[in-house]
Amino acid sequence: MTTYHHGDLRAALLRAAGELLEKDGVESLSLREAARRAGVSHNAPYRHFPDRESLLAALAAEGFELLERELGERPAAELGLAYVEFALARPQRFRLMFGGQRAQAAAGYVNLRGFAGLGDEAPLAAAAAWSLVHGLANLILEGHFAAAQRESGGGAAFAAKVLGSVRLARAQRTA
Amino acid sequence: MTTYHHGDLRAALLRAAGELLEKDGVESLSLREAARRAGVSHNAPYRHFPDRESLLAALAAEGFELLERELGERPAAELGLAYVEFALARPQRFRLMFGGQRAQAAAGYVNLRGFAGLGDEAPLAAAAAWSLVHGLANLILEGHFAAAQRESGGGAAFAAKVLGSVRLARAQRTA
DNA sequence: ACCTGAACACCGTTCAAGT
DNA sequence: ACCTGAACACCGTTCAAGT
Repeated sequence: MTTYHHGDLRAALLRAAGELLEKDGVESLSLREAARRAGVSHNAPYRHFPDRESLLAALAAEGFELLERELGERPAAELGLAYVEFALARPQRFRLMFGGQRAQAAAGYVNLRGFAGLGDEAPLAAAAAWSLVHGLANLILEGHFAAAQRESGGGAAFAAKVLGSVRLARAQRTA
Repeated sequence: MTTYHHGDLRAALLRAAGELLEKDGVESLSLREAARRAGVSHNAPYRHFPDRESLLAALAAEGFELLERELGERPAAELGLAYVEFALARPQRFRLMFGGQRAQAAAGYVNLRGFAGLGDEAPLAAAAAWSLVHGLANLILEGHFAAAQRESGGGAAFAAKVLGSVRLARAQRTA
Protein backbone atom coordinates (compact mmCIF):
# COMPACT_ATOMS: atom_id res chain seq x y z
CA MET A 1 0.00 0.00 0.00
CA THR A 2 2.25 2.71 1.27
CA THR A 3 4.65 1.78 -1.49
CA TYR A 4 4.76 4.50 -4.15
CA HIS A 5 6.36 7.40 -2.43
CA HIS A 6 9.54 5.62 -1.58
CA GLY A 7 11.84 6.71 -4.29
CA ASP A 8 9.64 6.83 -7.33
CA LEU A 9 7.19 9.54 -6.45
CA ARG A 10 8.84 11.52 -9.18
CA ALA A 11 8.04 8.79 -11.69
CA ALA A 12 4.50 8.43 -10.35
CA LEU A 13 3.98 12.17 -10.71
CA LEU A 14 5.29 12.16 -14.26
CA ARG A 15 3.00 9.29 -15.15
CA ALA A 16 -0.05 10.96 -13.60
CA ALA A 17 0.78 14.30 -15.16
CA GLY A 18 1.36 12.64 -18.53
CA GLU A 19 -2.10 11.12 -18.40
CA LEU A 20 -3.64 14.45 -17.48
CA LEU A 21 -1.70 16.17 -20.24
CA GLU A 22 -2.77 13.77 -22.93
CA LYS A 23 -6.35 13.91 -21.72
CA ASP A 24 -6.96 17.65 -21.47
CA GLY A 25 -3.87 19.56 -22.49
CA VAL A 26 -1.31 21.64 -20.64
CA GLU A 27 -3.61 24.40 -19.56
CA SER A 28 -5.73 22.13 -17.43
CA LEU A 29 -2.84 20.16 -15.99
CA SER A 30 -2.57 21.07 -12.33
CA LEU A 31 0.09 20.07 -9.87
CA ARG A 32 -2.57 19.42 -7.30
CA GLU A 33 -4.50 17.00 -9.49
CA ALA A 34 -1.30 15.16 -10.40
CA ALA A 35 -0.49 14.86 -6.69
CA ARG A 36 -4.00 13.57 -5.99
CA ARG A 37 -3.60 10.91 -8.66
CA ALA A 38 -0.24 9.89 -7.28
CA GLY A 39 -1.84 9.57 -3.86
CA VAL A 40 0.14 12.25 -2.08
CA SER A 41 -0.63 15.64 -0.61
CA HIS A 42 -0.85 18.66 -2.88
CA ASN A 43 2.47 19.67 -1.50
CA ALA A 44 4.60 16.60 -2.01
CA PRO A 45 5.47 17.39 -5.67
CA TYR A 46 7.65 20.25 -4.50
CA ARG A 47 10.12 17.68 -3.22
CA HIS A 48 10.76 16.66 -6.81
CA PHE A 49 9.96 19.71 -8.89
CA PRO A 50 10.65 23.29 -7.86
CA ASP A 51 7.49 24.46 -9.58
CA ARG A 52 4.79 23.57 -12.07
CA GLU A 53 6.90 24.78 -14.95
CA SER A 54 9.68 22.32 -14.27
CA LEU A 55 7.25 19.43 -14.14
CA LEU A 56 6.09 20.53 -17.58
CA ALA A 57 9.69 20.74 -18.73
CA ALA A 58 10.24 17.15 -17.58
CA LEU A 59 7.16 16.04 -19.52
CA ALA A 60 8.49 17.82 -22.60
CA ALA A 61 11.87 16.13 -22.18
CA GLU A 62 10.16 12.75 -22.07
CA GLY A 63 8.44 13.70 -25.30
CA PHE A 64 11.71 14.53 -27.03
CA GLU A 65 13.19 11.20 -26.02
CA LEU A 66 10.15 9.44 -27.39
CA LEU A 67 10.24 11.40 -30.64
CA GLU A 68 13.92 10.67 -31.08
CA ARG A 69 13.31 6.99 -30.47
CA GLU A 70 10.46 6.81 -32.95
CA LEU A 71 12.35 8.70 -35.64
CA GLY A 72 15.32 6.41 -35.06
CA GLU A 73 13.28 3.37 -36.02
CA ARG A 74 12.34 4.66 -39.45
CA PRO A 75 14.31 4.82 -42.68
CA ALA A 76 15.52 8.26 -43.75
CA ALA A 77 12.88 8.61 -46.43
CA GLU A 78 10.12 8.33 -43.84
CA LEU A 79 11.47 10.73 -41.25
CA GLY A 80 9.20 13.56 -42.24
CA LEU A 81 6.12 11.42 -42.18
CA ALA A 82 7.16 9.86 -38.88
CA TYR A 83 7.49 13.34 -37.39
CA VAL A 84 3.95 14.25 -38.43
CA GLU A 85 2.62 10.92 -37.22
CA PHE A 86 4.19 11.49 -33.83
CA ALA A 87 2.43 14.84 -33.57
CA LEU A 88 -0.92 13.39 -34.59
CA ALA A 89 -0.61 10.47 -32.20
CA ARG A 90 0.27 12.67 -29.21
CA PRO A 91 -1.11 16.11 -29.99
CA GLN A 92 -0.99 17.48 -26.46
CA ARG A 93 2.50 16.18 -25.85
CA PHE A 94 3.63 17.69 -29.14
CA ARG A 95 2.05 21.04 -28.29
CA LEU A 96 3.77 21.01 -24.93
CA MET A 97 7.13 20.21 -26.51
CA PHE A 98 6.99 22.93 -29.10
CA GLY A 99 4.61 25.50 -27.73
CA GLY A 100 5.06 28.51 -25.59
CA GLN A 101 8.62 29.13 -24.49
CA ARG A 102 9.33 25.63 -23.25
CA ALA A 103 11.58 25.01 -26.20
CA GLN A 104 15.02 25.51 -24.72
CA ALA A 105 15.05 21.84 -23.85
CA ALA A 106 14.67 20.98 -27.49
CA ALA A 107 17.02 23.40 -29.21
CA GLY A 108 18.92 21.49 -31.81
CA TYR A 109 17.44 18.30 -30.46
CA VAL A 110 15.70 17.06 -33.51
CA ASN A 111 17.86 16.25 -36.44
CA LEU A 112 16.01 15.88 -39.68
CA ARG A 113 18.87 16.22 -42.11
CA GLY A 114 18.08 12.84 -43.51
CA PHE A 115 14.56 13.86 -44.39
CA ALA A 116 13.42 13.61 -47.97
CA GLY A 117 16.83 12.87 -49.39
CA LEU A 118 18.24 16.20 -48.29
CA GLY A 119 21.20 14.36 -46.84
CA ASP A 120 23.84 16.57 -45.36
CA GLU A 121 23.64 19.03 -48.20
CA ALA A 122 23.40 22.27 -46.30
CA PRO A 123 22.19 23.53 -42.97
CA LEU A 124 19.70 25.70 -44.81
CA ALA A 125 18.17 22.68 -46.51
CA ALA A 126 17.94 20.90 -43.17
CA ALA A 127 16.25 23.94 -41.63
CA ALA A 128 13.79 24.04 -44.52
CA ALA A 129 13.04 20.32 -44.18
CA TRP A 130 12.44 20.57 -40.45
CA SER A 131 10.33 23.69 -40.93
CA LEU A 132 8.22 21.96 -43.54
CA VAL A 133 7.37 18.91 -41.47
CA HIS A 134 7.00 20.93 -38.27
CA GLY A 135 4.65 23.42 -39.87
CA LEU A 136 2.70 20.65 -41.55
CA ALA A 137 2.30 18.81 -38.25
CA ASN A 138 1.13 21.96 -36.50
CA LEU A 139 -1.31 23.05 -39.16
CA ILE A 140 -2.85 19.60 -39.43
CA LEU A 141 -3.08 19.40 -35.64
CA GLU A 142 -4.92 22.69 -35.40
CA GLY A 143 -7.35 21.79 -38.12
CA HIS A 144 -6.19 24.16 -40.84
CA PHE A 145 -6.24 21.47 -43.49
CA ALA A 146 -9.46 19.86 -42.34
CA ALA A 147 -11.09 19.80 -45.77
CA ALA A 148 -8.04 18.48 -47.59
CA GLN A 149 -7.55 15.86 -44.89
CA ARG A 150 -11.04 14.56 -45.36
CA GLU A 151 -10.43 14.12 -49.08
CA SER A 152 -7.15 12.35 -48.38
CA GLY A 153 -8.58 10.06 -45.76
CA GLY A 154 -6.94 11.34 -42.61
CA GLY A 155 -4.15 13.59 -41.42
CA ALA A 156 -1.31 11.13 -41.96
CA ALA A 157 -2.45 10.35 -45.48
CA PHE A 158 -2.66 14.05 -46.29
CA ALA A 159 0.81 14.58 -44.84
CA ALA A 160 2.19 11.78 -46.98
CA LYS A 161 0.72 13.44 -50.06
CA VAL A 162 2.16 16.84 -49.25
CA LEU A 163 5.57 15.45 -48.41
CA GLY A 164 5.45 13.25 -51.49
CA SER A 165 4.76 16.23 -53.71
CA VAL A 166 7.78 18.04 -52.31
CA ARG A 167 9.97 15.03 -52.79
CA LEU A 168 8.72 14.78 -56.33
CA ALA A 169 9.59 18.38 -57.05
CA ARG A 170 13.12 17.76 -55.84
CA ALA A 171 13.41 14.55 -57.78
CA GLN A 172 12.37 16.35 -60.96
CA ARG A 173 15.06 18.89 -60.37
CA THR A 174 17.87 16.37 -60.06
CA ALA A 175 16.53 14.25 -62.91
CA MET B 1 -13.96 60.07 -16.26
CA THR B 2 -16.78 57.59 -16.14
CA THR B 3 -16.53 57.38 -19.90
CA TYR B 4 -15.21 53.99 -20.98
CA HIS B 5 -17.93 51.58 -20.11
CA HIS B 6 -20.55 53.18 -22.24
CA GLY B 7 -20.52 51.04 -25.29
CA ASP B 8 -16.89 50.30 -25.81
CA LEU B 9 -16.08 48.23 -22.76
CA ARG B 10 -15.62 45.38 -25.15
CA ALA B 11 -12.98 47.34 -27.03
CA ALA B 12 -11.33 48.47 -23.81
CA LEU B 13 -11.15 44.88 -22.62
CA LEU B 14 -9.63 43.73 -25.87
CA ARG B 15 -7.04 46.46 -25.69
CA ALA B 16 -6.13 45.68 -22.09
CA ALA B 17 -6.06 41.95 -22.76
CA GLY B 18 -3.93 42.50 -25.86
CA GLU B 19 -1.38 44.39 -23.81
CA LEU B 20 -1.32 41.66 -21.19
CA LEU B 21 -0.99 39.02 -23.87
CA GLU B 22 1.92 40.66 -25.61
CA LYS B 23 3.63 41.28 -22.29
CA ASP B 24 3.44 37.89 -20.63
CA GLY B 25 1.72 35.40 -22.91
CA VAL B 26 -1.64 33.65 -22.84
CA GLU B 27 -1.08 31.61 -19.75
CA SER B 28 -0.76 34.64 -17.53
CA LEU B 29 -3.59 36.57 -19.11
CA SER B 30 -6.43 36.72 -16.63
CA LEU B 31 -9.90 38.05 -17.12
CA ARG B 32 -9.71 39.73 -13.75
CA GLU B 33 -6.55 41.63 -14.56
CA ALA B 34 -7.96 42.75 -17.90
CA ALA B 35 -11.05 43.99 -16.10
CA ARG B 36 -8.90 45.85 -13.57
CA ARG B 37 -7.01 47.56 -16.39
CA ALA B 38 -10.24 48.52 -18.08
CA GLY B 39 -11.43 50.00 -14.79
CA VAL B 40 -14.39 47.72 -14.22
CA SER B 41 -15.26 45.01 -11.75
CA HIS B 42 -13.90 41.51 -12.23
CA ASN B 43 -17.33 40.57 -13.32
CA ALA B 44 -18.13 43.08 -16.01
CA PRO B 45 -16.32 41.18 -18.82
CA TYR B 46 -19.04 38.55 -18.73
CA ARG B 47 -21.39 41.06 -20.30
CA HIS B 48 -19.23 40.92 -23.44
CA PHE B 49 -17.58 37.51 -23.39
CA PRO B 50 -19.22 34.33 -22.14
CA ASP B 51 -15.91 33.09 -20.77
CA ARG B 52 -12.15 33.54 -20.82
CA GLU B 53 -11.81 31.33 -23.85
CA SER B 54 -13.96 33.52 -26.02
CA LEU B 55 -11.97 36.62 -25.08
CA LEU B 56 -8.90 34.71 -26.24
CA ALA B 57 -10.71 33.77 -29.44
CA ALA B 58 -11.48 37.43 -30.07
CA LEU B 59 -7.80 38.30 -29.56
CA ALA B 60 -6.84 35.58 -32.01
CA ALA B 61 -9.34 36.90 -34.54
CA GLU B 62 -7.79 40.36 -34.25
CA GLY B 63 -4.45 38.73 -34.95
CA PHE B 64 -5.69 37.08 -38.11
CA GLU B 65 -7.05 40.35 -39.41
CA LEU B 66 -3.73 42.00 -38.72
CA LEU B 67 -1.79 39.20 -40.40
CA GLU B 68 -4.03 39.34 -43.42
CA ARG B 69 -3.56 43.09 -43.64
CA GLU B 70 0.20 42.86 -43.39
CA LEU B 71 0.47 40.09 -45.95
CA GLY B 72 -1.75 42.09 -48.25
CA GLU B 73 0.72 44.94 -48.33
CA ARG B 74 3.59 42.83 -49.62
CA PRO B 75 4.39 41.53 -53.10
CA ALA B 76 3.83 37.81 -53.66
CA ALA B 77 7.53 37.01 -53.51
CA GLU B 78 7.75 38.34 -49.96
CA LEU B 79 4.69 36.65 -48.48
CA GLY B 80 6.68 33.93 -46.77
CA LEU B 81 9.10 36.35 -45.22
CA ALA B 82 6.26 38.66 -44.19
CA TYR B 83 4.59 35.74 -42.43
CA VAL B 84 7.71 34.99 -40.43
CA GLU B 85 8.24 38.67 -39.66
CA PHE B 86 4.72 38.91 -38.31
CA ALA B 87 5.40 36.00 -35.98
CA LEU B 88 8.67 37.48 -34.77
CA ALA B 89 7.15 40.92 -34.24
CA ARG B 90 4.21 39.56 -32.20
CA PRO B 91 5.33 36.24 -30.79
CA GLN B 92 2.64 35.92 -28.14
CA ARG B 93 -0.12 36.90 -30.51
CA PHE B 94 1.14 34.41 -33.04
CA ARG B 95 1.31 31.65 -30.42
CA LEU B 96 -2.23 32.43 -29.39
CA MET B 97 -3.45 32.37 -32.98
CA PHE B 98 -1.90 29.04 -33.84
CA GLY B 99 -1.43 27.29 -30.53
CA GLY B 100 -3.57 24.97 -28.57
CA GLN B 101 -6.96 24.27 -30.11
CA ARG B 102 -7.91 27.85 -30.77
CA ALA B 103 -7.42 27.34 -34.46
CA GLN B 104 -10.96 26.89 -35.70
CA ALA B 105 -11.15 30.62 -36.22
CA ALA B 106 -8.25 30.42 -38.61
CA ALA B 107 -9.05 27.37 -40.67
CA GLY B 108 -8.36 28.20 -44.26
CA TYR B 109 -7.89 31.80 -43.26
CA VAL B 110 -4.40 32.34 -44.44
CA ASN B 111 -3.86 32.00 -48.11
CA LEU B 112 -0.27 31.65 -49.09
CA ARG B 113 -0.67 30.31 -52.58
CA GLY B 114 1.24 33.21 -53.94
CA PHE B 115 4.24 32.40 -51.83
CA ALA B 116 7.53 31.75 -53.55
CA GLY B 117 6.11 31.65 -57.02
CA LEU B 118 3.93 28.67 -56.28
CA GLY B 119 1.04 30.48 -57.85
CA ASP B 120 -2.12 28.46 -58.06
CA GLU B 121 -0.32 25.33 -59.15
CA ALA B 122 -1.79 22.82 -56.77
CA PRO B 123 -3.34 22.72 -53.36
CA LEU B 124 -0.54 20.42 -52.26
CA ALA B 125 2.07 22.98 -53.19
CA ALA B 126 0.16 25.65 -51.33
CA ALA B 127 -0.04 23.41 -48.28
CA ALA B 128 3.69 22.77 -48.47
CA ALA B 129 4.44 26.48 -48.78
CA TRP B 130 2.27 27.40 -45.82
CA SER B 131 3.73 24.54 -43.79
CA LEU B 132 7.25 25.69 -44.57
CA VAL B 133 6.80 29.28 -43.48
CA HIS B 134 4.63 28.33 -40.54
CA GLY B 135 7.13 25.77 -39.26
CA LEU B 136 10.00 28.16 -39.82
CA ALA B 137 8.24 30.90 -37.88
CA ASN B 138 7.49 28.55 -35.00
CA LEU B 139 10.93 27.03 -34.78
CA ILE B 140 12.64 30.41 -34.89
CA LEU B 141 10.23 31.72 -32.27
CA GLU B 142 10.97 28.88 -29.89
CA GLY B 143 14.71 29.23 -30.28
CA HIS B 144 15.45 26.08 -32.23
CA PHE B 145 17.63 27.87 -34.73
CA ALA B 146 19.34 30.10 -32.21
CA ALA B 147 22.87 29.38 -33.38
CA ALA B 148 22.12 29.76 -37.07
CA GLN B 149 20.20 32.95 -36.36
CA ARG B 150 23.19 34.48 -34.64
CA GLU B 151 25.34 33.77 -37.67
CA SER B 152 22.74 35.24 -39.97
CA GLY B 153 22.23 38.35 -37.89
CA GLY B 154 18.73 37.83 -36.55
CA GLY B 155 15.67 35.70 -37.05
CA ALA B 156 14.29 37.56 -40.05
CA ALA B 157 17.62 37.44 -41.84
CA PHE B 158 17.88 33.72 -41.19
CA ALA B 159 14.32 33.21 -42.45
CA ALA B 160 15.16 35.11 -45.63
CA LYS B 161 18.13 32.81 -46.21
CA VAL B 162 16.12 29.65 -45.67
CA LEU B 163 13.27 30.81 -47.86
CA GLY B 164 15.76 32.04 -50.45
CA SER B 165 17.40 28.63 -50.62
CA VAL B 166 14.07 26.96 -51.25
CA ARG B 167 13.16 29.42 -53.94
CA LEU B 168 16.54 28.77 -55.52
CA ALA B 169 15.94 25.03 -55.56
CA ARG B 170 12.63 25.57 -57.33
CA ALA B 171 14.14 28.01 -59.80
CA GLN B 172 16.82 25.50 -60.68
CA ARG B 173 14.14 22.95 -61.38
CA THR B 174 12.22 25.10 -63.81
CA ALA B 175 15.41 26.40 -65.44
C1' DA C 1 14.76 13.22 3.52
C1' DC C 2 10.04 13.13 2.80
C1' DC C 3 5.47 14.13 3.78
C1' DT C 4 1.63 16.76 6.08
C1' DG C 5 -2.21 20.61 7.07
C1' DA C 6 -2.99 25.39 7.27
C1' DA C 7 -2.58 29.59 5.04
C1' DC C 8 -2.04 33.33 1.29
C1' DA C 9 -2.93 35.46 -2.80
C1' DC C 10 -4.65 34.57 -6.74
C1' DC C 11 -8.06 32.47 -10.48
C1' DG C 12 -12.81 31.62 -13.46
C1' DT C 13 -17.48 31.56 -12.85
C1' DT C 14 -22.13 32.20 -10.76
C1' DC C 15 -25.68 34.72 -8.40
C1' DA C 16 -28.60 38.02 -6.18
C1' DA C 17 -28.89 42.74 -6.29
C1' DG C 18 -28.57 47.41 -7.54
C1' DT C 19 -29.06 51.52 -11.31
C1' DA D 1 -28.78 46.71 -20.31
C1' DC D 2 -24.90 47.14 -17.57
C1' DC D 3 -22.44 46.99 -13.47
C1' DT D 4 -21.63 45.59 -8.55
C1' DG D 5 -20.07 42.69 -4.13
C1' DA D 6 -20.22 38.28 -2.10
C1' DA D 7 -19.48 33.57 -2.64
C1' DC D 8 -17.71 28.90 -4.46
C1' DA D 9 -14.50 25.80 -5.95
C1' DC D 10 -10.43 25.72 -7.63
C1' DC D 11 -5.16 27.05 -8.35
C1' DG D 12 0.39 27.59 -7.29
C1' DT D 13 3.31 28.36 -3.66
C1' DT D 14 5.09 28.93 1.11
C1' DC D 15 5.67 27.64 5.86
C1' DA D 16 5.84 25.49 10.30
C1' DA D 17 5.55 20.96 11.76
C1' DG D 18 5.69 16.17 12.04
C1' DT D 19 8.20 11.28 11.07
